[in-house]
Amino acid sequence: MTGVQLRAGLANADLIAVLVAVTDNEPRVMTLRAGEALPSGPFESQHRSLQSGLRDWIESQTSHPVGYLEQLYTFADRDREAPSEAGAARRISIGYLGLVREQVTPGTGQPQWHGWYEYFPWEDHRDRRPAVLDSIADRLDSWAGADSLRRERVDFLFGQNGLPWNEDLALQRYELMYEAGLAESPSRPAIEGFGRPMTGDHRRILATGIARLRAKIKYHPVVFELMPDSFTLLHLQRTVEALSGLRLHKPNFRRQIDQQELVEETGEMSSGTGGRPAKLYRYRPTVLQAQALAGPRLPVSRH
Amino acid sequence: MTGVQLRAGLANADLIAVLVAVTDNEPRVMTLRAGEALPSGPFESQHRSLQSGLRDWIESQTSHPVGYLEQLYTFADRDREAPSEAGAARRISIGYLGLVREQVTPGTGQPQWHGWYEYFPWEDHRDRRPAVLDSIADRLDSWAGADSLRRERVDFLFGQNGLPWNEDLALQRYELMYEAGLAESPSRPAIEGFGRPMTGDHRRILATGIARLRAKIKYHPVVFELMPDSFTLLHLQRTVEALSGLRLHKPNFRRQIDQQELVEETGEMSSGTGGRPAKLYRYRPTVLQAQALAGPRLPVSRH
DNA sequence: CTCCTTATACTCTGGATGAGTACATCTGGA
DNA sequence: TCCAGATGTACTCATCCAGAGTATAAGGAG
Repeated sequence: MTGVQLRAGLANADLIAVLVAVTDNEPRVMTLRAGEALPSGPFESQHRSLQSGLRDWIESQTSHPVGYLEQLYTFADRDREAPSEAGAARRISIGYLGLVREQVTPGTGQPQWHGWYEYFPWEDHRDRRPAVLDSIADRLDSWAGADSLRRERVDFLFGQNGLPWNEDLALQRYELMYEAGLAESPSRPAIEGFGRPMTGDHRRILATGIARLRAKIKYHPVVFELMPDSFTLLHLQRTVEALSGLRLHKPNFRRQIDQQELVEETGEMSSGTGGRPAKLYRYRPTVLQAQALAGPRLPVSRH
Repeated sequence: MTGVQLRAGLANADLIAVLVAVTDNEPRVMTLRAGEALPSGPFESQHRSLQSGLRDWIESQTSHPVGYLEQLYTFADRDREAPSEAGAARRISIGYLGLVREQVTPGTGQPQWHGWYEYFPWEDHRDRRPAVLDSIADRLDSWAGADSLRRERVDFLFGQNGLPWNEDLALQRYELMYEAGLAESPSRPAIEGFGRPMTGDHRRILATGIARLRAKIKYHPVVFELMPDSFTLLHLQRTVEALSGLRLHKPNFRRQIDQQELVEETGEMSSGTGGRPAKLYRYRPTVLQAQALAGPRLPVSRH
């Protein structure tokens, strides 16, 4: 790094966005090329920060303001694309995760929204344990063979052998599947039934976004960036469930929302889709809440 | 992003590392140029991934294996450096956080280790609330003026007005200070007493690393990457305290470590620096532990 | 009017956490 | 020799919160 060990290189960099919205209780991601690619492109050089440039661009595309935008990861591995001629520059992509408010599913506009469970069908545990998990487990089983380390990893990541399912491990699950040859790669075609493939490493980038968002909603009130101005508590719950791929315990969910004082009643009632009309709520943002909600997990000595 | 809205640009990219070790209960970071800069340099283009290239480089520099290495953030804002001539390429730096085992403080070798609280003296709350906080609070107070939003932010970030101190907010604190003109910038000199300055935005990058590490040790057993092979529980506690800048409650700290079954006795005892000799422990890594230790905070409905 | 669905308010229980106390075992100096 | 000081280690106790379950209210459809 002192200029001796590392050789200088000029890198080609671009931005790549995982844009998420939740419509009809389904988490969706913005795609191009018939769902094959995430939106991406080279730098916008006018803006001061990448973030603000990206924000502008998204707003022009979706006609909704971006509620939340965060940097995900910078992808720069050598084997991201199909092998190119020697001497080609390493391709760098700076990935961003963005949240936009609920959208009416557009007709045939260029940017299309696809349900993210099309790409990761094994991640949706809302109704039941997905059936795909059995065939995945089969394949991973033979991949692991007698290697106990591999078996342990599989059991842990996919909730086998009595271990619990952990929704946050979406990225690590995908990476394991990739390693085991169950996902498309420059040298491998996609396998039927194991989720819709994408170009290059876009599916990995999407998995990164999903995992990040699933982890995030536990500490930060970012879900509200996906909600309309007013909503019922069940609607909010369904949105969280959509993202996490899990079912939640209704009374406890309400209690939590209540305790955290994140929302307030608008005074109006929902027109009611089935049963008793529900109160409508709105988000009550605070400077404090915007940042930290996680309880301290260190045994801190107060005083 | 479709090539229309965004203009192509060729970016100059390099790596920048926040390398942390804890020696003598003091968290230290590797620096160059007499503590003025973090180690950084252009890409190593031989390796498959950035990570592995960086890992090799660090090991050659510190002669210790890197226990843990994670991507921090990609810094690409326009005003990172002193204003350069128009048309200059935007500078991209991919920041990494790395942990290396305890080091004997080297003599006058090129890479020097500096205690990170030299740069952020207000972050060390182990002995007492640092005195600098008062002068910082003064300055921020006049910066906030009558703006209640600003006041709220200051109170929240710096634990004023009865609000608790939150050690995880190190980055946000620095950013607020920067915004308020209390930290060096291309157009501003450093202020005496408010921490040792660094080149460019290196101090911000260091703050990013500190914040990330402080958050991380709560969920992941990464502290052990900073420990020698065998250690006493108090030594472990002191290390966590050094990183978090807080004092912990001894009995509860031990209980936690115990319950999580992260360590096992070596059978040996410490030679004892003061009182009764302590049992020595070693880290007991497991595939499972390596990843998730956080309790689920969503009200998940089991079954 | 009855059933079904959704909304909303409780209760109960166990475990984790914050906090404090008691006692053991070493070193070093009066 | 014995005490003071420091550290190590094992408890107890109270509180809070999260998981789980139950009960009741209020709408619509037939």
